[in-house]
Amino acid sequence: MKQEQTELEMYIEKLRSHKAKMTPQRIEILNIFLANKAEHFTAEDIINRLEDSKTGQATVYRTLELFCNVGILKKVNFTDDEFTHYDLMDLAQHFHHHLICNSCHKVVEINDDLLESVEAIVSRDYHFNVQNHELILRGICHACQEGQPDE
Amino acid sequence: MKQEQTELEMYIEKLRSHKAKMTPQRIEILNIFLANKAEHFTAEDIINRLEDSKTGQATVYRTLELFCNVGILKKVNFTDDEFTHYDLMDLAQHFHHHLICNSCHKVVEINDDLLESVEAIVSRDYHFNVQNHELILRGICHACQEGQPDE
DNA sequence: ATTACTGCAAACTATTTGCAGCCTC
DNA sequence: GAGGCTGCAAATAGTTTGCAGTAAT
Repeated sequence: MKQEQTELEMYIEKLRSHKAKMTPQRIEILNIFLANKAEHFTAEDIINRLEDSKTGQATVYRTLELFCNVGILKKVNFTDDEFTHYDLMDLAQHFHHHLICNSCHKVVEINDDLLESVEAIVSRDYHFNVQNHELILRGICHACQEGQPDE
Repeated sequence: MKQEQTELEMYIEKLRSHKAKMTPQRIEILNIFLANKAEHFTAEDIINRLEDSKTGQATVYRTLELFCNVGILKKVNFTDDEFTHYDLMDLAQHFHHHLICNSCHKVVEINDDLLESVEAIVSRDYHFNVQNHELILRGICHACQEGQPDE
């Protein structure tokens, strides 16, 4: 009587609830994101990591699109490059925020819910009912401030 | 002895300080943004508005890129569509935030500096020196809550 | 006069799509 | 067994680029 469920299974369940079929290609791509939660892959990144498999690039694009619709991934735009990046959604919590260093360009994720007070203000002053938020803070990270740009 | 300066002149000065030449095409594009401050045009929007002039589309793209480098425009990504949008930077103040309605898709700008406390927390807990920020809040606007989707 | 800017059209490139066959359910 | 999914290759479309002529300083 196991209550437990691997993370992979949780995401698969989410896919099933959207009537999506489970194929080896989809599992493979999902696993790449699960094994690299701090990364923000592009479609091309995924294609490169699948070099050994026979998965076609059209499938990668279609899968990423599917995962976004289902709520497994989220498109993020770090407007510095021209590519669409994908960020794994944590099924349990609010979308996280990003700190981007203008010096070493490292992207750090933070999960604190920093915006509760902001949402309260917007709700009060603009009568806007907030459902989700995206926050990007750009600046200089600790390492770069100390003159030790990330190796 | 006029101290005053039109907004257009202020932006032109900014261009001059970057050694950019002032051409009719650049003034024309700048004026479109100045006359529609609440809009977030795409390159194509601008090209359409220049239909009557002979300005080529390559010039539009090159001009938008220049304006971004100079700090007159800022690329914004409302990840719902595949286009790059450009937002006029207010030369005086911090970059503003966006409220996007998930129902009528209207984009509202707000200028309140809502993030001072957030920046303080990030600075303290992550030793991250914030230089700029981008915040997008998605939800339901007042009109849609009342069942009166935009006009 | 010098040098940057423009317009045209061709080139690029990330992403999408049509279709025949395959695989999951 | 049926319908969604895949792979291939061709198509699409937003953006970039080369170049010769033009215009701003």
